[in-house]
Amino acid sequence: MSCHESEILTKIVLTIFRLNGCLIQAGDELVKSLKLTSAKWQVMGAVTLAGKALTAPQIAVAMGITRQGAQKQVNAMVKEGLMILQPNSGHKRSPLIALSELGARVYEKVDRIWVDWANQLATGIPDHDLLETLHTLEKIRERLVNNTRG
Amino acid sequence: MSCHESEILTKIVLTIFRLNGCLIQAGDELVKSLKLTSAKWQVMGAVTLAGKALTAPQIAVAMGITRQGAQKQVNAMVKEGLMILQPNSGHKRSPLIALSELGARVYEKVDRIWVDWANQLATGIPDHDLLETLHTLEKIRERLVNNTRG
DNA sequence: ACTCAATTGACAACCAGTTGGCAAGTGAGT
DNA sequence: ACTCACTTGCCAACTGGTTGTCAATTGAGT
Repeated sequence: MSCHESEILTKIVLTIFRLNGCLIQAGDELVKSLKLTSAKWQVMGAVTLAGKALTAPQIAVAMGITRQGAQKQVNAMVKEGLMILQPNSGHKRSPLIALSELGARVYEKVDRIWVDWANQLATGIPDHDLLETLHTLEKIRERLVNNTRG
Repeated sequence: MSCHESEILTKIVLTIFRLNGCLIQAGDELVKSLKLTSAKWQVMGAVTLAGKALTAPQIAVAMGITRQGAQKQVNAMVKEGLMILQPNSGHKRSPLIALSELGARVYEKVDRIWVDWANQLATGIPDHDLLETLHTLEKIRERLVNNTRG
C-alpha cells in the first residue's frame, strides 16, 4: 500500500535526523584532539577531494551548504593557519583557498583516524548492504532535489 | 577490503549530511503555509506519536536532542497557542505538554500533507529497498551509539 | 566603451541546536 | 526528618547553518 510506503519513509527520515546528529557528535569527538570540528573537517575534505584550490562558493557547492556558511569556516581556518589564500588570476575578489602545510598535515592525521573508525563501524555490516543503502539514499536525494526544485 | 568499506561508509555519511539538509529544507517548505517549521512539527509529532502528554525532557529523548533544545520549541509553541501545559501531579516543576485544540487541528493538516508528499517521494522505489535501507541505517546508528558511549 | 545582470566577500540578523551554570523540586538512603 | 544526588526550567553564550543587504568585481550584449 502507498500508505505503508509513507510509513517506512517516515521512519527513514527520522533515522536520518538522528544519524545526522550522532555523526556530527561522533565526528567532533574524533577530531577534538586535533583542535578541529566536524565543520572544518568537511571544508578540508572538500578541498582535498577536489585535488586543487577552490573558491569559497565552490567549497559551498561541494558541501551542499550556502556560500556564507562555507565562508565562515574558511575565514576561521585561514585565521588559524590551517588554510591559505592564493590570488585568483581569474577573479580579483575571490581568492583560491588551499590547505596550508599545517592544514595538510592535520588533515592527513584526521583522515587516518576516520578510516580506522569507519572500518570499525562497518565491520559486521555486509558490503552489499552498505552499497544498497547508499544507492537508495542517493535515489531518495535525487527525487527530493528534483521535487523541491521542480 | 576493509579500505573499501570505509569508502562506502564515507559516501553514506556525506549523503546523510546532504539528505538531512534537503529534508529540513523540504519540511520547512511543506509546513510554511501553516506557519510552522520542521522543528515545531517534530515536537508535535513526538507528542502525537506518544499518544499522551509528555514532559519537555521526554520530548527531548523522543526527538534525540537535548532537553534545552526541546524546551525552546515547546516554550515558543505554548506562547503561540499550539500547545498547552497540564499540571503534572507527579512533578510540580515539570508540567505535561499536550497539543492544544488548535495545535491538533494544525498537526492533522500537516500530517495529511506529509503523507501525500512522502508517498509521492517513495513511488518508484521498491518497498523492499526502503525497508533494507531503514534496517541498515538503524544498524549503523546502533553501532554508532554503542561505539560512542562505550 | 557602456550597461546591466550575476558573482563574490563582508556584515548583520536570525534559527535550531549545543554546553554550562543556577535555583527549585524530587526521591532514595540513612 | 536530613542529606545528597538527580531532575527540571530558565538563562546566557556559543556553534553552524540560514536569509538578506551592500558594495566591488566580472562578463556578456550592445
